Amino acid sequence: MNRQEFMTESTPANLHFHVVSGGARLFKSLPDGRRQIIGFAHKGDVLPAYPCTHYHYSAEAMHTLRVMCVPTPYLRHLHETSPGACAASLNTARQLLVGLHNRLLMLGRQTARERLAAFLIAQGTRMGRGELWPVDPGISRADIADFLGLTTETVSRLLSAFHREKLISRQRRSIHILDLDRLRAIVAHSE
Amino acid sequence: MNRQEFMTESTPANLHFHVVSGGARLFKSLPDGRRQIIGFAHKGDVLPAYPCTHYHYSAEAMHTLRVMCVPTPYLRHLHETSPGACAASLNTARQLLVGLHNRLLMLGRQTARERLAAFLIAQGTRMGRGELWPVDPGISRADIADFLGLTTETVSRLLSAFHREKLISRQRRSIHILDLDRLRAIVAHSE
DNA sequence: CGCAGTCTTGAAAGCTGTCAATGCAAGTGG
DNA sequence: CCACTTGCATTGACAGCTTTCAAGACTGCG
Repeated sequence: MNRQEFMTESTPANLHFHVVSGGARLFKSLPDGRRQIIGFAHKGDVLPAYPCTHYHYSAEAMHTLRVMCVPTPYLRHLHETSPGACAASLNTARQLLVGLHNRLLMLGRQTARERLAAFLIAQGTRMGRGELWPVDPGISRADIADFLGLTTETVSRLLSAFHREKLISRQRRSIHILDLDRLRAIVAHSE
Repeated sequence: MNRQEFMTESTPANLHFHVVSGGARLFKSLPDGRRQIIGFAHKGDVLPAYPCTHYHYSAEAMHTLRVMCVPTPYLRHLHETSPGACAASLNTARQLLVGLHNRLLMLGRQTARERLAAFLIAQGTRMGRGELWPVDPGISRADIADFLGLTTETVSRLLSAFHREKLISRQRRSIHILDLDRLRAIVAHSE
């Protein structure tokens, strides 16, 4: 079920999806094929919702993926009757807003080098205190590029540069952070 | 009160703001001064909210501005007790999400020409059926640039190009759309 | 082993940014 | 009323970052 698109832009939004296991890419595309990845969804995530009758982005499975479908009317009913459920949804929506604001700054004002460093940090430190995780090998260069608004070539070149500078190590497709502090410095004041 | 910053990034978020009249710029900045405008807030808007204890962006008055301040705890209480109020907030949050998704695509994948055309269309057709409005003269070239992730020089050059191509007219600082269809074509498939 | 897809690397082109000068309009003070 | 200042906007020349185009290299797999 790799690469299977289960949710398409400008299609009637009858269902909400909860990710039960696996991962999904959320993206928007331009008519000529240029693609921007909005975000990734992992186990436990609810795909960010849409106020209107149509989806506003597409989603496809990354490798394996199991989702739970919730009819939109049911969710709406739940929100209108249970303040707790609605408040919870509002909270996740707000967290998404904060993340998107940061990405706006990143895409609009940071260099390729800064963006990639920020991405590696985000991937490497996700849901861990000081733990350093490798970047999910299911995420291809093309995914990174489409997430950061770059080309795969630029991503590849920068990864090679980071490797030369001993900031990261690469084995197979997975990337490990070697020097978190220096990566942080790159993001902060464009080393 | 022009340019007065009434809300600052990483400051304790004790108050929510409703815009009563006038306009505000919402933005984030990098330590070296690079700035990205998140959006503009006009009469009736509520400044997009923050799930944590700190604001995640700054806001400043554009010309004149009157805001109504609502204590955060009060709003939280309201949301927890009134499903209607919470659902309304959730709905505006979702509309913001859709807008931000589109801007992600714009900043990550569209050219300067396409971004400016999209901006002019958005400004020129806001809250009107077929009505064409001039771009708010209170929005400077620097604002447009910081909104689109460009420089003022690029914005200026492109506006001149659009003017030469008879897509827009300029008088003082306000811009009028002359050929909406052709602008739309620029956005859609990169003319 | 060979194929297909992905990743890496190089050279060149292009778009946008940087630096710098000029123009333009409004406001200030003599 | 007229220099003079100040803040934007416009324009040009040039540099630089990223993309584009193209060729190999690597990996997984039948």
